[in-house]
Amino acid sequence: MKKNPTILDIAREAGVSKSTVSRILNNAENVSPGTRKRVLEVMLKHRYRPNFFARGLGGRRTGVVGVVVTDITNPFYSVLVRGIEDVCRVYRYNIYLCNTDGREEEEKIHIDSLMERKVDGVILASTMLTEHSLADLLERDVKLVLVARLPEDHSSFNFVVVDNVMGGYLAAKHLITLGHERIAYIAGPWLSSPNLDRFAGFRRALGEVGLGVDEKDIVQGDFKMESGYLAGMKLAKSLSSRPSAVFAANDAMAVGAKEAFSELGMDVPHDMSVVGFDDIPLGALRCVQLTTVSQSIYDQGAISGKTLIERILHPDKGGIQQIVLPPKLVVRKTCARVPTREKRGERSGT
Amino acid sequence: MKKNPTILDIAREAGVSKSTVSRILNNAENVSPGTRKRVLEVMLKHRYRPNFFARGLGGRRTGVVGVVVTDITNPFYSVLVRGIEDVCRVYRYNIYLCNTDGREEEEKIHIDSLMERKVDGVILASTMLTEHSLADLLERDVKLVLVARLPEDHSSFNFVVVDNVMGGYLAAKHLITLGHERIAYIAGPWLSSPNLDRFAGFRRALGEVGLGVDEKDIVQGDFKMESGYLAGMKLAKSLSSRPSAVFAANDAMAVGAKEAFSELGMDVPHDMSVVGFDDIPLGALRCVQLTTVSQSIYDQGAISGKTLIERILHPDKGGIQQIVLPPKLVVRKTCARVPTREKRGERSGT
DNA sequence: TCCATTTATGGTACCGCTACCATTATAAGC
DNA sequence: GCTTATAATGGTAGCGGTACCATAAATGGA
Repeated sequence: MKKNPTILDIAREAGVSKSTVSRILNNAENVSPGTRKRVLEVMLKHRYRPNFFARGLGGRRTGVVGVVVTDITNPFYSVLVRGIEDVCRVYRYNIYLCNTDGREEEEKIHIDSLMERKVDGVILASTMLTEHSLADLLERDVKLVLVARLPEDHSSFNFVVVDNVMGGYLAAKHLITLGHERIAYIAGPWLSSPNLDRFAGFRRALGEVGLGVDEKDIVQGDFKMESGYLAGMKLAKSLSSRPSAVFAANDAMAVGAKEAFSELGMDVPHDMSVVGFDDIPLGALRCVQLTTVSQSIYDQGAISGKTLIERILHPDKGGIQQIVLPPKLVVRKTCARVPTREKRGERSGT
Repeated sequence: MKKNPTILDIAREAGVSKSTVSRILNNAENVSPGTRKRVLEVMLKHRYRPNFFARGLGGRRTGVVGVVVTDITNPFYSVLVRGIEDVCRVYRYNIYLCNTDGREEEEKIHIDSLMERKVDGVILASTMLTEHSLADLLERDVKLVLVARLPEDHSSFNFVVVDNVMGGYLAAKHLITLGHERIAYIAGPWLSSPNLDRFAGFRRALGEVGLGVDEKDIVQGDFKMESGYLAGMKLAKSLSSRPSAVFAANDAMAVGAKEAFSELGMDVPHDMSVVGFDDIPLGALRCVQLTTVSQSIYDQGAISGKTLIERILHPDKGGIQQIVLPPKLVVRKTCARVPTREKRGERSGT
């Protein structure tokens, strides 16, 4: 028989009609066991696979979802995508991968392309879109799950995030417990909800013990390692008086900062404590040992994948799904008890 | 008009036939400029996008390629995929991403799924398949490009690889120049062509100066960091007499080994020199500074993507494309000149 | 036994697009 | 002016499935 048998070829060889074969493909009832067995055998014999496009043409599910991330090269997203892929596999779903580099324009182009390819749903990690653009998407009846970053008004979307406020709080609390009173913050872009929330939690913890954050101790970064390095340099070089600890809005920047400190001959943690956020694999490296706030990235991927596909498979079952995961403090070796007042005095005059 | 206009809707509104609209979609000639403009305007007005499935049903190109990697979480593959994705974007191609975890069975399942979805081509990174299974694929007229790892007989496939033999040679040469005479090798799986070739080059360089590799100095790993750590431990603990340098078949293992050495109080590079292979971002970290052999992973991705799509777009133009990229030694800070004979004598008795 | 109901199957009209052929309008050649 | 290319368009049959209706056979209750 020809290389790519069609449903008609199978039907003919099994001596039934296309309809019957179609029924078997879709495990409909009302097919006698004998017929089913016979047809199945013919299918197996010819390695028959129904044509994906012919199926999709009917306007039904395609078994494909789109995954839009900032940059797969970033370990945060690669772990996330891995989580998504793993659950997709069990549902026999495929994923289209798209990188945006954080550019809204790219994101829109990719989404258009995904729509054109009639994906059943889309997972948007760290979306740059406003709730307005997103709502637009929903109207074109694509299932949608947001991960890691939310638009301002996210009340009507499915999402999976960590409790960033809680995470920031945990980080600050840890440093406070170690006696730190002046803690710097290496920020991500202020448009980004994770940055905003982490800072809010951080500030709250400080506020609870009567501390505050001086504006001088907030250094702007962009979530990338290099910006953390630069921020670390800046912080370290304010020699007359500097903080004894720093909380970075993510691990990449925390590692960058730590490198800056080491390079300047400072000892982490004794001269400067560092806390990050994310718990990327790199932080666990024996030469890094970063104390950080873990947000189980893989789980977020897996959960968002599962949420999306369940929503696709059972569109009417259940309303909006909004999942907020608890963060967890992971204590490694970049934080130390603050030096006694005298010792600190010798060094920084604070 | 309805949410998803069809070619017929556009045709009607523009006062032409489906055929004419179809011609314009496929930029065929034989359409008068006036008509073309009018139809284009109607399309734009309704944000018309031709239905992907209806198009694919005709048995033509789908604009999708499959990318099969071992594990996207591994920085080698995420950089590779990024390279692929970037060129796909300019061709307006989408990619399906698949992870196999290096399991042949998974790889086959994924490939079947890709075939079913009628991808125009497939990029197989580090394939576990034999030339036999691969040839099978070619017969189903899928365009194929292999990256990073080749089956034994690869004469009939398109591929993009680095010159691994040359890379191994470069690494060894560097160590030899620094005076090392006993160099250990942390191996990847012996079924893997990169491992085999790197070892071959390594051995050749040693042979050229009359040196050899003792079997005791070859430690088995699996390309993952943990196995490198274990290997490093094993190497370091042969206290009576140990090599002065180690070449690891990839960076992940090199970093793992380095960590083991540091943990045991050895000083890298002065007690032990380490060279890796790949040049993953992690190696550039200030606290790692791994001397390694760079194989421009991103470029490999970009080149393999371009090769694949060009092959799809112009199937008859040109034969098999086999690209072997030159590796480059990247000297950072994990190698030192070998201690003088007396000093080494104190330590290891060699 | 007969009619109603259920169960198993066949027939066919789409889904939205492209390929190919048919048709017309226009230009060119003599 | 009439024939013959050439350009611009329309008409329609698939591509390989699914959905829905029709039919035939089997079952069952009165």
